[in-house]
Amino acid sequence: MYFCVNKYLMTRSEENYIKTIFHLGRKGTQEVATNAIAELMETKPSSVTDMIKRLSEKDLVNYKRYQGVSLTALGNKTALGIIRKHRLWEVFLVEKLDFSWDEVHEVAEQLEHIKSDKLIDSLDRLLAFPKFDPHGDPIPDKNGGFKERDRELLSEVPINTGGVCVGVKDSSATFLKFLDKNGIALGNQIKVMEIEEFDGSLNIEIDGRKMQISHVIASNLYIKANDDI
Amino acid sequence: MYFCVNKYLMTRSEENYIKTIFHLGRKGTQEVATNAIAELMETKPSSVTDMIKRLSEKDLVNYKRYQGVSLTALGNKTALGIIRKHRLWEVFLVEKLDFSWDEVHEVAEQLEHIKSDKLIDSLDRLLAFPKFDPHGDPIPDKNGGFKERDRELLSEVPINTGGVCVGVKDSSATFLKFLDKNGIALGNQIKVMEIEEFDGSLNIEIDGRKMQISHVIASNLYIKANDDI
DNA sequence: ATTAAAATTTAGACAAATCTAAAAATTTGT
DNA sequence: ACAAATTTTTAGATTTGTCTAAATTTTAAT
Repeated sequence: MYFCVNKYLMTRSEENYIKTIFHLGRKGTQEVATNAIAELMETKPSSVTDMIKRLSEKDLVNYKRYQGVSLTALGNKTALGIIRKHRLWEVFLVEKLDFSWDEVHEVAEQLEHIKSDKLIDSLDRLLAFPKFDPHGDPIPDKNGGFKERDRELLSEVPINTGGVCVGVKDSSATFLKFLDKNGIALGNQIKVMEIEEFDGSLNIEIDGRKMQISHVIASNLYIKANDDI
Repeated sequence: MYFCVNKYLMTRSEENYIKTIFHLGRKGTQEVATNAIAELMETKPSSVTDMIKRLSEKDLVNYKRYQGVSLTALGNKTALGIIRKHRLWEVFLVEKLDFSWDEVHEVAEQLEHIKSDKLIDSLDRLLAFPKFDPHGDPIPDKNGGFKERDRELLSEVPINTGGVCVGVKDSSATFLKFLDKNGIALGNQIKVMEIEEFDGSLNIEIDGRKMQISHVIASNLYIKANDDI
């Protein structure tokens, strides 16, 4: 354990590994597998092992050979810092530079590594302290705190349920462009009218307009149920 | 000569060398010395030689052993692209995020390496296509074109000459903070009242206020002479 | 409980970017 | 013009992050 493990001393590559381990750790709560990291980062398992050892030296991850890896408290805090930056930059790109939501990821992947506390806190202020990014994901605050929004996958709600579209699960450019093409955006009112038994596709009403979407689409859209008592 | 030397394939380090060679090449018009590059980049001459060879391979610089180095047309264009990004980000930091002019450089050094044409062109638009950065240096346009502003060092103008302060030669944080402390900023009206023969210090009138500045200060301030006919 | 399959790690190599120390070329001083 | 000083380059080593191929450990199957 180093005396002063400073986020300003982390390399871009180390930050990317920490971020990936964070995201994989969210899903299953247990240890993250070497292969899973390699696959997501499009690298080789042997490279992952090498890096994990280095991160372990810096007390950013817990690691026992063959047993997978998990973030330490320090690693978790670091990850949240990177995610905060990534998502704030995404908001900036959409709100201030008129990027569409399918264009932001690539650039934010670069911007998230810029090191300056003053920069990111000023950006936060410029954007009026947004709580969610353009895909509906929560933005951690300065101290890494964030609350997962109360939301459900559209594919999981019963017939006749309505709500506001608040996020996407898959935020790939392909999916986001599909949503644009079909006039689906965050903020839309969506109501499930019917669920087709054969293939699980849904008839929905979206901002008054009727349309049919596949089960795959529905299982990648989050809605927040209306508070109709 | 490669078929497709793309700026998106340049490493951060390569970009920094190109930028340094550009800046050094401005002063004297002849070839840039290995040692000069090493000194400015705080690296060793042997490292510079190594990198110059790589840049030469990529047709970014002209290089003959022991003869110094100069940018090719491609290298020049590349340098202007990086400088454009650096200066636009500086304007952004000052105008939108309330950075002071002595704080921008360090962060802009990082931001200048972000690769996205759409990003930089949108930023340009957001800032209303500024022509000069916060230190008064010109911002190249999309195609690398820029015009050096008509200006003179305050230390070079005769007594009774007046003009607007339009830039600084030394843009180190130390100097910029000194200017802040003494209420000197771009846009101020400055008139040379008297030049002390003994040490070259100047009595000036700045926005109506009288003050004395050393020759060193005067030789780092640019003014644009008033068009008084 | 063994064995086969899958996952993970080790060993050794490589490219980028840097360094030190030594050699080579150029410039300068007299 | 020639020796001395300076500048530049080469040679060889180092660090980071990656790779391939082989070895090891864990997991799964019969």
